[in-house]
Formats: sequence, C-alpha cells, structure tokens
Amino acid sequence: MQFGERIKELRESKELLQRQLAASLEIDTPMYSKLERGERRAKREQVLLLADLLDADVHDLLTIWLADQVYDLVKDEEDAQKALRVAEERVTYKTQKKR
Amino acid sequence: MQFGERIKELRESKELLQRQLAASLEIDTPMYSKLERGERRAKREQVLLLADLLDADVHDLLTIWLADQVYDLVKDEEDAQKALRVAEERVTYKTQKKR
DNA sequence: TTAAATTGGCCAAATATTGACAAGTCATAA
DNA sequence: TTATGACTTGTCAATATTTGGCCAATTTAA
Repeated sequence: MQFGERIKELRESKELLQRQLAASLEIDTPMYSKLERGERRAKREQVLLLADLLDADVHDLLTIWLADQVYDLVKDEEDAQKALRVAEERVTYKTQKKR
Repeated sequence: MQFGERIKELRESKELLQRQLAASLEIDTPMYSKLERGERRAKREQVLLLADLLDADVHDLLTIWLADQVYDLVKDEEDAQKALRVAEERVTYKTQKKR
C-alpha cells in the first residue's frame, strides 16, 4: 500500500472530495490528485496535516510516506536489499546509542 | 562503514593520491576530497569507475553508496525502521515477481 | 620551514522540484 | 443532447537543490 492509495482510501471512507482536502492543504485540486496517484510527493508537513484531517495515525502515514521515498531511491538497483539492510543496521545502531 | 571511508581505505591501500583518482574521475581534487569525507555524494557512474580503479567489488561499493543515501533519507525520522522494513518488503515482492 | 596533500568556503551553472493553470476525460443528471 | 461536477493530464515558469570549479586555508611529511 502506497501513500497515495492510502490517503485516497481514507478520503473516500470519510466521503470527502479532493477539492476539500486540497483547500485544507492550500494546494489546487490537480496537485492533490497527483498526491493520491503518487505522481507528486507530499511534503512532510502535508502528511501531518492529512493525518489530522483524515483522523489517521500520523506514524502510519509517515511510515508509508517515507517507505515510498526509500523504495523510489532503491527500486532500480540490483543491490537494493543489501543496501536497505545496511541502512537498517545503521539506524538500529543510532537508536541504541545514548545521546 | 560509509562510502567515503571505504574508498579512502582502498585508495590508501593502493597508495594512490587523491589527485590521481580525481583526474581519473575528471573532477578536481577538492571535489574528490569531498567524496571521501561524505560532504558530496558520488554519482553512480563515478562509483562504477572507482570500483574499477580501486579493484573493488562493484556491488560492495554500490551497496554502501546506496545505503548512505537511504540512511540520509531516513535518519531524522522516528519511523525510519518501520519505513525501511516496508520498503524492504516491497523490494522483496518486486524481486519475486516474474517479469 | 617548505612542498605536497588535503580540506573548507563560496559562487555560478546545471538539474530537479514545485505549484499553478488550462484543457482534457469520465460519469451522471437534466 | 447538453450541462455539471469530480477528477486527471500536460505544460510552464518559479524556486530550490545539486554540482563542480576555483581559491584560500590548513594539515602533514620531510
């Protein structure tokens, strides 16, 4: 499930129109449409707003929003899986470290 | 181990100077120095060249080069780990699929 | 101290991203 | 059929980011 599909699903379940969400995000409807279709990427700030407007869990939305970007970055690489594991280890290490 | 550290290590083990590799990559020495320090990101094409020049395994270099980018993308996000796992699943799925 | 190697800072050129707009499709209603 | 509303598509200019070169500063080795 990608970010765009997810917000579309949420929007429809709340019976909202694209133009309503677009207005709340202060972008035009075509732009909002592109967010749902994954043609354009939402800004982080817009993700937060959308979570609020759609009564969705912010972390869930941020997670797939981020995952979209990560996937985009690695999708054409043969070494994608290895790279993701390396990155994951670094994140784990960083998290364990006390700061 | 990050990409920059790795190529520095390889370069030193072959007793090459930054300016020699810089010349091969057709960039200036300061720029090459930045690649080693991770201040600038190498282009994919430069990674391939470096693997060749340093007798290193292309996939190893590409892996850490990619991992650097992924890490950069997620490092400040609380949901980084979850996002990486989601992205990994997608890659796995994509790989399994016959095309 | 000198020379070579490396690093840091800054700027302009190239590239990519962004959002707005106009025009399009599609479905449904009158 | 025509009209209307929802959504999509394509294009453009403005903006932001990335890139590499240059110069100067710093570090290292002798």
